Amino acid sequence: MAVMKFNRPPVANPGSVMSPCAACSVRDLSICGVLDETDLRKMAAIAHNLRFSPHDPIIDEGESANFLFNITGGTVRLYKLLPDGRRQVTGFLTSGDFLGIALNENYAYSAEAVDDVTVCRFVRGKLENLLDELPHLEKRLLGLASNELVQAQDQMVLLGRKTAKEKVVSFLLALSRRQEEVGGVATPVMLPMSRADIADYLGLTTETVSRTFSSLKRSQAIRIEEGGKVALPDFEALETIAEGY
Amino acid sequence: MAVMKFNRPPVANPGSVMSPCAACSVRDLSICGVLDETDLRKMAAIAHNLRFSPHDPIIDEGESANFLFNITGGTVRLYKLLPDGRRQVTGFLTSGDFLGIALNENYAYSAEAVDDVTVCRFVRGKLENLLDELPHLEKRLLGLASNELVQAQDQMVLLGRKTAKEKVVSFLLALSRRQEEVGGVATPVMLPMSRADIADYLGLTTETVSRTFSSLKRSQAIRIEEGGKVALPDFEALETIAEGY
DNA sequence: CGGTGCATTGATCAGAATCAATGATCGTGG
DNA sequence: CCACGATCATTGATTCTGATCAATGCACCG
Repeated sequence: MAVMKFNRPPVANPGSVMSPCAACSVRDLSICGVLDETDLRKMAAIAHNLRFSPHDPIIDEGESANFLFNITGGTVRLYKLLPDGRRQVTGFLTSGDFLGIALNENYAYSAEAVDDVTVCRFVRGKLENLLDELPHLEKRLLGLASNELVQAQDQMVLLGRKTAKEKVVSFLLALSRRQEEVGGVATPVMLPMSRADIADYLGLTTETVSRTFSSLKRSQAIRIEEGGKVALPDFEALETIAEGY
Repeated sequence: MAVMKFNRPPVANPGSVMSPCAACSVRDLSICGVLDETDLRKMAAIAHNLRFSPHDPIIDEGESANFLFNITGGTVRLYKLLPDGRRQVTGFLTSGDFLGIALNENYAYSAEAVDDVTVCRFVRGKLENLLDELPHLEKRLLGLASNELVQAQDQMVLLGRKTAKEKVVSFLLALSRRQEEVGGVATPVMLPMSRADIADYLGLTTETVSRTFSSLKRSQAIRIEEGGKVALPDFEALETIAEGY
């Protein structure tokens, strides 16, 4: 699995001075994809590998934003809370995603491990210095930010204007696309997060998410497989539902 | 007003070779704020000033993203449509805002003039070339993107988890803050956009927005002044409503 | 003065939330 | 190894917020 590959030392070349990142399985997905061996070593020099267990906090909204992260394995949930406890999950990050673009002086949201998570952690100031040295990297970051903004727009459409059914189907399709992007299959889709996480991501309640899954099963738009994986038998049909034709 | 100042030639120094941007009243608000006179001239060389009338399209979702814009006056609405016509307004841009960070090859959303709008338009390729030359500018853009992402997160909380009342009050407070940022007063707040625009921004209907305004008036949380401006008599109280304590 | 577009208000409806119970899954310890 | 408890998911009954349908009001402009 990705995590193991990432942590594996470069055994094929034991005496070499290769950067540990050279063996990183998610490198091409991550911001590191644009770096050559020289730059990778600079990056590696300021990176620390960490693991988190399910439900561990990774960053806390409002705290001084001292660290940035590259997710190398597992799933992370980002969320914000209202004072009375209402929660909005603003996104899920997986292998290759970068955590920490959206920040000012302090973190704008909290992040927790959904399952077993591995990350590369960077001290903010050090990464910023490196950015000055590596314009490639800065461009890549800008591109990432741009992509995230596009995704954020889509999520606004979902939250503001879609029905429960459209929301759930859109979510499943997005997961499927992401799974393909990181080199996996389009179906079945893995759901490492709970119904409550999904609900808080889609602006629904757990009950409504559950009912919607059941209804989609009944109409055979989806099938539940062992391990809670969700099979998507007809992408065309699902796209139609998701966009509300 | 901002628009006039912006279009005014540098009369104080008629024979000078100053960049027209030097007289731009929104320069410090915009991405140009980080540029010195030399760089400003380079920027000016690739900029075109344009005006748009209410309801004019500025960009269309899906079209090739050939231009980027700096808003120098007026208000712009950004939105996405679902196939059946449901609309989500994803943001309003005003003086100093930059239009075009969130794009891939094509525009991710449409933009229209709400009232009379003036912009600086850049050909994308030319601006990108300039970015390579001016690392300041690229950093600034990254900072902007970062801010926009933070705002997008807030909007997700609003859309996914706030009540109609909380949404409307949050919106009024955000407008008030923005008005202050660009050098105006915190109250009263101007509302150049229609109830339908507000509704589509907040994930509500015009009727609900209207009713919510009425209810806020009745409880004296807001006051309507001539010209449709909205006075906010007690920020503390409104903040409390907006965050749902 | 009349018409057009936008805002407000009212009556009713519906989709999702809430309240409540039951069922499934999993880890733990007897 | 099974039983128990805990956590999470599902399903059902009911409520409620905001949507929809419908009418009226208001302001601006020709």
